Amino acid sequence: MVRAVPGTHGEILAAAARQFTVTGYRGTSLQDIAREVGCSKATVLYHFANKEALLAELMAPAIDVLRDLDDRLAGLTGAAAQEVAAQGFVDLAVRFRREIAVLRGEFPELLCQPAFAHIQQISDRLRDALAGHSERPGARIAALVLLAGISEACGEFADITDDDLRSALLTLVRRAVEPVDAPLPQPPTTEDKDS
Amino acid sequence: MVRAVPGTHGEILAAAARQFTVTGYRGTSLQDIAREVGCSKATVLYHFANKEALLAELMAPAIDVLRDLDDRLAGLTGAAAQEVAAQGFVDLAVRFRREIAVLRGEFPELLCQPAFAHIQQISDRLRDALAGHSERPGARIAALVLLAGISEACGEFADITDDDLRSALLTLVRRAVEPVDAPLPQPPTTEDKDS
DNA sequence: TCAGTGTCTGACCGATCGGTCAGGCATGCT
DNA sequence: AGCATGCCTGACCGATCGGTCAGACACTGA
Repeated sequence: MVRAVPGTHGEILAAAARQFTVTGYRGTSLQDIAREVGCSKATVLYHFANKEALLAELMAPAIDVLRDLDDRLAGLTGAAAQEVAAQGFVDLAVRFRREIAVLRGEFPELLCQPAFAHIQQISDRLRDALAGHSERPGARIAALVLLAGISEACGEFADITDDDLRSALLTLVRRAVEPVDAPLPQPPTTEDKDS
Repeated sequence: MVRAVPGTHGEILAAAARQFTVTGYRGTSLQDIAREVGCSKATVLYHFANKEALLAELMAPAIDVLRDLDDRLAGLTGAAAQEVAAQGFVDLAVRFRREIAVLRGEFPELLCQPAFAHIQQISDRLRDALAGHSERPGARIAALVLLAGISEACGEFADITDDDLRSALLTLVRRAVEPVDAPLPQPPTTEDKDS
């Protein structure tokens, strides 16, 4: 969420979040943001070094959580990795659905920016985990479709509560993911998903 | 330097398709396209009324198939609609994966253009059909995630054949879609694309 | 030979973009 | 009073965008 900071800095951030979710990052000009806040474009650039810095500050909380999920996935394999990836990503997507909607479709271009240097690798690892680290095309395809689809879609259900959306998405992922047929190399430390 | 080739129109179209898939519609300038073709920007605008017309001609075949699918869905309900929607959309997504990749993320903005006026309604009906015309949030969410995810992802599997991608996606959709509890009113009499 | 036609181009246009800069204004400290 | 600091602004910049236009060039049929 956009932190509710009083003052111009927070107002700019909030306005940018609103505009970005409607017209996208590229489709929103600094002029647009300034107009909504009621200040000049120069004021926006006084509070933020440039447009990219504005986006980076907006996305920082979501990126932190994504990095945390990546850490938790390290070393996990098979069904355990699948379950952690599913729960972690669904939770992240629901909590930060507005922030994710900002990136709608502009992910590839935005990933080139320095502030988002490692996101691509993290999301690749996330996709691999969701596929149970399987090389089967079906597993890879399902994982990518789910990640992309959830990212794309979760911003469109503003009328659904976080809890409802989370449980619906988690149900969907568990049903859609290709099960890992290979037995777990190590017993899962967390609770099994069907016991 | 200037090649009086009668195929310039097609060359421009092909170059535009390549550029759009790499950098998107908005991210590709007429200058970029002209440079790849080896002509001037004015030549591009001699063959196409404007940038939008270029995109429209590029997308026309895919849109025709989408419209055809929409016609076939008219009147169908429940599981029959689900199955036709699933097969039809997966087939469309695979066959036109390059064209769909062009729209990557720019769908909302592009839908505002006159050439794509009815696409939004068609895709809404497609989503409803895939949800089995159910009002349950879970069904609506699953349908949207699948449609968005397939659209987003199908362009990224250039190394997978059409047949393999199609069967993998169809398996995924059938597994992921919420089943309609109402019995089939009729066995699916799916007559495929008529020639 | 010449007018007509289709193809193509450089020069140019207004609009908009992200970003810079010098300076105005209020406030508060010394 | 004098000065520093933080916040804000209008004016401006170079770059790039989609699009226009008059005219150059090659080819054609009469």
